[in-house]
Amino acid sequence: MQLESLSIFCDVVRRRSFSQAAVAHSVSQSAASQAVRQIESRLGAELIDRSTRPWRLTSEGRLFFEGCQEIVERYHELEDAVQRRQHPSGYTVRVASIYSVSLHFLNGYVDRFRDVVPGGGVNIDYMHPDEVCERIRSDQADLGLLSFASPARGLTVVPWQRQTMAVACRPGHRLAALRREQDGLRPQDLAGESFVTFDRGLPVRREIDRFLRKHDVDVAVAAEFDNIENIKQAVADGAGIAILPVPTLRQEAQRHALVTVPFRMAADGPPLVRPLSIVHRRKRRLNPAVTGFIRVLCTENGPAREAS
Amino acid sequence: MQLESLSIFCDVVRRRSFSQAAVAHSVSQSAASQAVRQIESRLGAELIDRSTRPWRLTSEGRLFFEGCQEIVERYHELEDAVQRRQHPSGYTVRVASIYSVSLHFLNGYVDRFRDVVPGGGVNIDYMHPDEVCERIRSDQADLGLLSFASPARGLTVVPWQRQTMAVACRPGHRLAALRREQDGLRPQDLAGESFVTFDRGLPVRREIDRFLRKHDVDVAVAAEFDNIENIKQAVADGAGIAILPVPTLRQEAQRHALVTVPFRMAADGPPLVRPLSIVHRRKRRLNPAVTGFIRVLCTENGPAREAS
DNA sequence: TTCTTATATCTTTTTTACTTATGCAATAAA
DNA sequence: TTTATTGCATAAGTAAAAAAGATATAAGAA
Repeated sequence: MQLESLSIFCDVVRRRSFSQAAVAHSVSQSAASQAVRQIESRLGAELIDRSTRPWRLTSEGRLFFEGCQEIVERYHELEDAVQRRQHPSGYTVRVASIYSVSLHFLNGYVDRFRDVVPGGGVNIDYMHPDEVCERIRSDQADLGLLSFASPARGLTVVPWQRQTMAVACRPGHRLAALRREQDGLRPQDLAGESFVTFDRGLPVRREIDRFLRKHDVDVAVAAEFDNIENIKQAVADGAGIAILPVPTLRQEAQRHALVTVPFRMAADGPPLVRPLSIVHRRKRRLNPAVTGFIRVLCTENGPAREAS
Repeated sequence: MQLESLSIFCDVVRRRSFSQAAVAHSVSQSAASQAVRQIESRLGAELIDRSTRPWRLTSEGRLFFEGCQEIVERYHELEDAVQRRQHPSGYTVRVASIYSVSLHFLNGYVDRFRDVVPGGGVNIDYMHPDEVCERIRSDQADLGLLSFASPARGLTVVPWQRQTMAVACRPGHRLAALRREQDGLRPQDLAGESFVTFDRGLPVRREIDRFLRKHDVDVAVAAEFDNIENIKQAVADGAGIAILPVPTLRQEAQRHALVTVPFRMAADGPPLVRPLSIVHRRKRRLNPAVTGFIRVLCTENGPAREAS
């Protein structure tokens, strides 16, 4: 019998819903249904009477639920106890991040984490996206921060933030004026502009190209880089304009090195966003400190957090 | 995390042996080794230090073992509690058996079972081997009694008895005289005899044929049947001799309808035996009464029990 | 040394679990 | 009534995991 199935059953009972429990365990509704069915078949007893709407626990179901809850809880406590024995003096969460998630952006989270998890520490290393995955896989890092993460073998992907993207240009640029207009600029305004963008092959590049194509906009690609810093530098040097995630432009916008011009929030298709995700090893007990850090990261009122 | 894996881990610790724990859980040694490794990998902690001989529990291992034991035990109690709630007034074990496991043979077990499990009952139905499997699969029976059971999809096979086989012939037959000789008869003594045997395709027939071939003995097959009763009748009617499990000849031997002539217990190869097995549905919680009956069946001093 | 016992590891096969798509029944709305 | 909608079940296909079987290795016994 799978402990995860027992946990799902408990959640189904608590929430009075298969679908909600499925979401909570990040599996499909079908999987939740099958998990409970499997328990019932193994037990040879009906736990949930589905013949009535809404369904009800049978008396066996109630009995089993009570016991299950405690067993699942005890097991998690046991795992935590083993973790604590391994790292008696607290634990430093090893985070591997892509370059463009700025340290400043994370500092607020780190501070809050230190408040929440006593004895916890965070160590952040910046590197290439591929290396982030590699570090997670090889257990050299506990957590990875990635953009456009695709569900990869052995990795769990937790959606984290959706950074809206905007046009970046030099202060003197003709598009800079559009910043004042309350509606922001339309994709069509970019037509024919000299454009600095990401390397072909990067997911973010594909996303930008798809966006431009959808709005029938042609730009003149002047330069391609594999990281945001180089693109910003090129734009500041007058090589053209770029489309970049807003939070990554904060510093340059503050010292007026670059101007951020948002797109108009219109009904003409979804806005351009860069999804950031937290990834960690799958099927693996996470250190309590690590889960703590994830919880802090996913808490709503983080710094510069944008609603999805 | 699989509860069965936790249980295996506990058993490994208790028995201080992967192999023995594997046998106890009727899985391969490899599976036991992998189960423990899997726990360790999910936990991210080494539970067993294998660098020393004999291996030792790590301190995390000891902690985890203590907790695991209790969790596994609690879960089993919980399952039992659900079972008891379903069948508050005891339970009748439904046994599906092949014809040749005589009722007389089972009665002793049934009586002992009633002593051991209060409120327990046993219901035995006799049928064709294929139907035994079918009844188990379709949950019309809790236990099946089979000979030459092969590991089949969805069924667990528990070895039960090994019935030695002997030659059966009419009292006047020339081989009947050999019964007096203390050594019993040799396979070669059967050469050229008129032989009544099982249908081709039955495992027991293949076993007998292999035995005769190994000893270079040719017999003249006079008749073939798909069940023991017909064979005994044919032998009694003078159709020839047969090789049958000794316990199935008890009645006929008592009233001198047939004579049982054992093979000599020699070093020329293993004796001919008919393995009887208990089968039940796999991956399924067995009713406490059912496990009780299995325990009784497998208790050493059963009636007419032969050592393996 | 050579056996035997005990565990690990590699490979192949079997089993399992999950997802997507669809179906179906009960409620809610038109 | 008919028509949506919601909530769960079921089927089929697929990907991942587990198990067995075979082989390797290591330690202790004969």
